[in-house]
Amino acid sequence: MTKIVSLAKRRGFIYPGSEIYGGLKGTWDYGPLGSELKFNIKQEWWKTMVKNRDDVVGMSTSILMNPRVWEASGHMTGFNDPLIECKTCHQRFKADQEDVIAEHENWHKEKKEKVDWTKVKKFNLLVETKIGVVEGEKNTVYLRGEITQGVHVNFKNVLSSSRLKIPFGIAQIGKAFRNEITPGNFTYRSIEFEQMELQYYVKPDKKESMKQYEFWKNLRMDWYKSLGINSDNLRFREHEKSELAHYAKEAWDIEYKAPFGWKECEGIHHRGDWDLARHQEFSGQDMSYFDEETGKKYIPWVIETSGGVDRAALFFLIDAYSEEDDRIILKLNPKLAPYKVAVFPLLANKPQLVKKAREIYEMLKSPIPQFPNYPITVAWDDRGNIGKRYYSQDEIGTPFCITVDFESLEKDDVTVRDRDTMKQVRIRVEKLINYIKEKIC
RNA sequence: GCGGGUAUCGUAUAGCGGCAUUAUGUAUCCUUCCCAAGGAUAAGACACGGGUUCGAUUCCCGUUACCCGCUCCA
Repeated sequence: MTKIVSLAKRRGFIYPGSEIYGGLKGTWDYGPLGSELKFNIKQEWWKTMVKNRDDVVGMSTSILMNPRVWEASGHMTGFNDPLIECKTCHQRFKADQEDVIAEHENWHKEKKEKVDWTKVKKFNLLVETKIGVVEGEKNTVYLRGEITQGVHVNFKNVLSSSRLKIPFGIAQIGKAFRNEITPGNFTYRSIEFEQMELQYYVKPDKKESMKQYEFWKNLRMDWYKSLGINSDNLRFREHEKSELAHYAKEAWDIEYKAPFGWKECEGIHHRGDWDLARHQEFSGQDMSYFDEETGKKYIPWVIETSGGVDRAALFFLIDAYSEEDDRIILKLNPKLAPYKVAVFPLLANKPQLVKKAREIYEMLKSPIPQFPNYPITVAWDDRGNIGKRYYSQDEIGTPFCITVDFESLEKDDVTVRDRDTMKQVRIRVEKLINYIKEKIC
């Protein structure tokens, strides 16, 4: 883990937040390569979940929302009161309800168990801020603790501005904030983090909803595997009934085997009608769906897939990290790699090599419609010797290195060196774009 | 939230109550016909704030951040 943190900073993936001022707990900044990695992850997610589907649309909603949203969602109630917690059975009680607490103590004493309480704490994990310009007249609002609610409150807007019919989904990627009690494990748990979520609305029917639930659960697992995470390092874990969140009927986590243990990277939740029903109750607005087939109105149920972008980035990095002899290699899937290719002249002091290499660099960097996400990211390097440059690109996960040598000048070709096998093939320049395209798509 | 630990160039490290090591990386140049070759030059650090002291990167206190346990985690 230390090696990952050190590499992340040395090569420009992830830096500590506000470092020159001594940092800020639980915040991290993504550097040139880290921001590319994150962007690629989000792009792959969006492709899989939105662009490739007819039944899912995207949204981008506000971080700041009317505070009543959080009352409806259940994030406020129960968490603003001073609470104490029983260390033996982890139940929480309102600190001012002395009779209930005494009763609980007796219950343990009868079982001859020890009774111990935590200090009185306020458990509000929402991050507070204030809006308004006049001091003393500012309103407290909360940075969203989950991005889900932005979608649910717009359920009717999406219905009336699109032609979607149930079942359909709304996807969103965005920042969320939580006053975590214990941030830690590098970027794994942060105060500020990015989520990528799908809310999939289905008929309020047990059989139908469970069918959808299984579908999305498996699709999400496949997504991580298809982008190169080793299957041995992934597993499903079902939540115990006692740990189910207030909104959930059923919940499974996709977990990754990190150096610090099996950790959640994505949750798939059956939210039932919790969100829409609560928003209907709290807002007084009709949140139901009119089903034209049956002529009936109902509040749909929701299947949610909720993943962390930062967690995905961290786990992709950890899983890709490998050492072979003196080489450090990030075996990132080419779709996620910050740079897709690097271009070198074999020798930096031979102008004709540099010139040709530069031409190929410019060619690959220019907008080429054959590339799926054009223009692609291309690195240039003419420092030191060729071996150093290969090693340097291995360390940041660049899948292909293109070298222009003296033969290239005569035959109009280049060598393409594969990151994982270190093998080289000679490719004619006219065929280079198609060759690269096949490898990185 | 509790306990323990750590903090020196970008990274990894040495060290001392009195000019702060080494390697690597970076920049510029020379050299080099494919896997961290070699040479030259340059820039670059004692986390922050107090205290003790003639003098503190070093000793003490506090803060901050990170790491390891426990705890917590919608």
